[in-house]
Amino acid sequence: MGKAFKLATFNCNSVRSRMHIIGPWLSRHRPDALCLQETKAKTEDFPELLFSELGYNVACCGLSGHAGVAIVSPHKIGKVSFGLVSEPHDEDRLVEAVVEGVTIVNTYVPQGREVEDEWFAYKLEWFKRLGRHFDEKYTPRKRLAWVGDFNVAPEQRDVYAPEKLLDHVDFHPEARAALGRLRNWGFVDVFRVHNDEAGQYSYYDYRAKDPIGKGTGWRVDHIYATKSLANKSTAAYIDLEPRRAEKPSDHTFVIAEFEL
DNA sequence: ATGGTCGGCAACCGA
Repeated sequence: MGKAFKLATFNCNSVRSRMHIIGPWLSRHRPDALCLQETKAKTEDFPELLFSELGYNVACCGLSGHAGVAIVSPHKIGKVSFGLVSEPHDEDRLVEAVVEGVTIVNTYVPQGREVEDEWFAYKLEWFKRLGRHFDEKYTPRKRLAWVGDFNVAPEQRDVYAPEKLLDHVDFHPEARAALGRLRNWGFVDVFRVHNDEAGQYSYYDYRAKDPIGKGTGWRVDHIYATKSLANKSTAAYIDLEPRRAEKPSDHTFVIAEFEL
């Protein structure tokens, strides 16, 4: 029997306005690492004290009121670094660190706006540059977790209407192919090791009415792991609590458990 | 079929 390791990810859409969800959730679930995206707080404005009161250390980067990423952990957060190795670094979209011997890369992949928009090209390029980032820093044999808001639903069963969403930047064939190339670098979708069903979503648009009831969701938040780490996973699941909470969030928690 | 809601930040833009 190894050492239990619980890893979670949450696009919080402003960490400061989501502490009513994050605080109690950390106390109840006590993950070994929680990766946050869209913290929407400059580094100096991150509510680090609220996390330290819960016994959590913080590694975060925010450059403005948009994007922003963080890793929080009750353990030592080692070898912290921000941004892609190539320019533009986008330090507020990638934080990586080592926690309990596991290397964690937490990304908030650019959403891309519209397929015709130059930002969609930027998104595809971002995946390519992330591939080079992995090439330069790691090997697929390493115990590595890549987690976060990838802004891509990989498969048909990961969106509510695959036929009609092909032109959406989060389900466009080119976006899925870009993610697929990275998966082929050496990652396993840990959620799919433990769950086969369609309709397991990590994101529901604020603007839709009764999206959970209607099932109009997307699975765009992911926990990927190299084989050596994925082999040690014992469970993976989505926790819808943030979407059901008072003052809800549009994304949910995605959690994976390991026995290291 | 279009528009729907949030958060940051103080007018809209981005998701």
